[in-house]
Amino acid sequence: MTERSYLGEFELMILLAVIQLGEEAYGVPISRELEKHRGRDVSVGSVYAALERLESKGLVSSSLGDPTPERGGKAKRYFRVTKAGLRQVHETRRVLSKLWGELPELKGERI
Amino acid sequence: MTERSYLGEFELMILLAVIQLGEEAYGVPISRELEKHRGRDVSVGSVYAALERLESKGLVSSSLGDPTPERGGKAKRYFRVTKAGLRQVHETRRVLSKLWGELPELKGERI
DNA sequence: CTTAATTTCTTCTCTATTGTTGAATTAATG
DNA sequence: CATTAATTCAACAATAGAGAAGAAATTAAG
Repeated sequence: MTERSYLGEFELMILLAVIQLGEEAYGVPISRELEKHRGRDVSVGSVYAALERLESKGLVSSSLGDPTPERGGKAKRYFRVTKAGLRQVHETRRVLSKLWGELPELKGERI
Repeated sequence: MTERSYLGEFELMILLAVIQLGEEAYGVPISRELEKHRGRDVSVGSVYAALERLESKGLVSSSLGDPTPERGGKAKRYFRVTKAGLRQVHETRRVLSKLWGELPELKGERI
């Protein structure tokens, strides 16, 4: 299949969540962040699956952190957005902006 | 699958194209409109498939027009966005707006 | 005329990618 | 060893996409 020129909504949300969380961007907080925005449960499994895909497409990278000194403190896998990922975010914004901007019915509202 | 609270990118683009095209919203112009925004080919097949999904979700409705007196003037199937569809578009915009608005790195840029 | 080619538009079929859930696994601490 | 925080896995459902086939109308050839 041809390469997409934009991000799907779910992947876009994940990229934005990773950017926003900065140093604390790992699986669990990322899915919490998504839940906050979507107003319903987001299973961690789906988040990890999407992160895998994003990593294989070079839009995020990951590294294992040290275990934290708390019970159940398994090492976390931290994610960060790559340059290519950031480019994609901007490109997606550009496309959506253009689409919305051209709609007479919706003019005046700014995203 | 659980009902999504947002639109996929492709379906969103189609809804916006349908709104924009108004009285001329049928398969072929819709896919042309998408091509314009995405800058590459969009197969009509995928557009119809998405329109089917949108209709079964009640976000668009369709009706058969009369054949036009021109070569190949087969009856067209016109689409229009339903109230629910319009609600979805607004909801999607709201969510994306919120996501982008909260990003420090991207502030200052307006979509 | 009537049959074939052409045009426009819709439908079908098949494949790939994305999204989801729920359970299983791993690795740490008490 | 029980508990907890985290990640990974496996199976599946929905969405996205390409391309070929089908249908209905007009135009043109004989």
